[in-house]
Amino acid sequence: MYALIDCNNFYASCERVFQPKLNGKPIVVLSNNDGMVIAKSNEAKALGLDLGMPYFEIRDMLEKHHVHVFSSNYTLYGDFSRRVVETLRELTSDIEVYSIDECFADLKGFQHLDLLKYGHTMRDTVKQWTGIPVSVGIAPSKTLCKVANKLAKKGPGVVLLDTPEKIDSALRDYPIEDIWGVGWQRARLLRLNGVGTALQLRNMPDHWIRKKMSVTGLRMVYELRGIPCIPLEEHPPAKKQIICSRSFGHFITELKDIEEAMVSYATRAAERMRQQKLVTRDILVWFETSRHNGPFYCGSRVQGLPRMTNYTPDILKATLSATRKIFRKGLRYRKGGVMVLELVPAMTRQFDMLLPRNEEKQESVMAALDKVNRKYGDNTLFYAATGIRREWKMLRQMKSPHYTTQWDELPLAV
DNA sequence: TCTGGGGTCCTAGGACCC
DNA sequence: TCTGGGGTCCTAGGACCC
Repeated sequence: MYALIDCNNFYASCERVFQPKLNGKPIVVLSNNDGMVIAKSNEAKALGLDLGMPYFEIRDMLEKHHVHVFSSNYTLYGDFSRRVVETLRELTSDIEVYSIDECFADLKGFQHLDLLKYGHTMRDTVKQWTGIPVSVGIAPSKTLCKVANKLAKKGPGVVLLDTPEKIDSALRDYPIEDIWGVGWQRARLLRLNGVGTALQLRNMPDHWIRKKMSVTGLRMVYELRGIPCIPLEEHPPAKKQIICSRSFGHFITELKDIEEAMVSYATRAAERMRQQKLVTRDILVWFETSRHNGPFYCGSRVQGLPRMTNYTPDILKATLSATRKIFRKGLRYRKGGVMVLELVPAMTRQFDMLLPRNEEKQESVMAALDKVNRKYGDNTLFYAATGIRREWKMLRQMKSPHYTTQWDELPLAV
């Protein structure tokens, strides 16, 4: 059995912890630059407020109903998130931190307990220690935990789905739109095929699901049947890409202003790369005009770096070069960002370089590669220097005249 | 030059999540 | 005037090789 512990109206709850007078009052939290609503309290929801509403459209209405408005404060939310996780770790050891306001827990060591009661213990302890209200859903798979949690939020606070009867009754009236893994496209597809509830979806034939919704859809349906297919990830895998992007808050028309913005994003991306001990060979730079008025332009470019690096000056040089290539004079830009891709561990080591047409050197490098390959087995990875971005298993045939090889120093898990 | 099958790698784009 | 900021995974199709 698994549990999903999800904070209620997380950002709004964080703001309320230090201002108890806001209990029972409507609250909204705004995005960066106060662009739009990204969180709301139940009272705000009752007023018809929803995520994604642009601030400028609802400002009068917020004032009229005395809604308390906050600009987002991610430092505060991150801090509360850590406290909630620490509290949960006191209660159970197998925890996956799924997002800033959600944790999954594996309850396999707790089968002898009254799980409903245990769920209430988690809920009460988190509330008492951190001030944040949470809901708990307990079920045989993560997807069913999501269902249980949603039901818990409607009142009981904790919902346990531990028998086929309880699961069936939970799924019977559960709209497909609310299932974890069903977005609006799949919802539309399912509705068009007469599938409206989670129970109907669960009973669809495998081949139909596989054909229409790919293996991810099939996994989801198995999970609804109580067969866990999405494992608990206690140790999050290394990031594959890092994005730093923002709305500018106003229109930018000059190249030098765009360059300034891109340089600051790239600097931050490089910092995060170093924190996570990763290096990159590629960065993607893009910026775009408004989608809401006039023709839409989005310029983007993948810029290769001469070597694997997380060194800020290298990154900035490439960023500026890409920026100049995609900049178009006369447009008004509203948003942009920098993404680093193809991240690999920084301990990946430069091995050697094959020189063009130097057969002797090639042979000696290949011999060394073979040696490494034998040492780490089939899972040893190496990276080609030019043109080819992907990792692949080391093969003797890779005798290209120009490349640099690198590999992960640690043996990889099979 | 044409025929064809099988395989790998890469890219773009779609779909989803919070 | 003003509309978030992160991420992941999967598939189809093209290029290329034997």
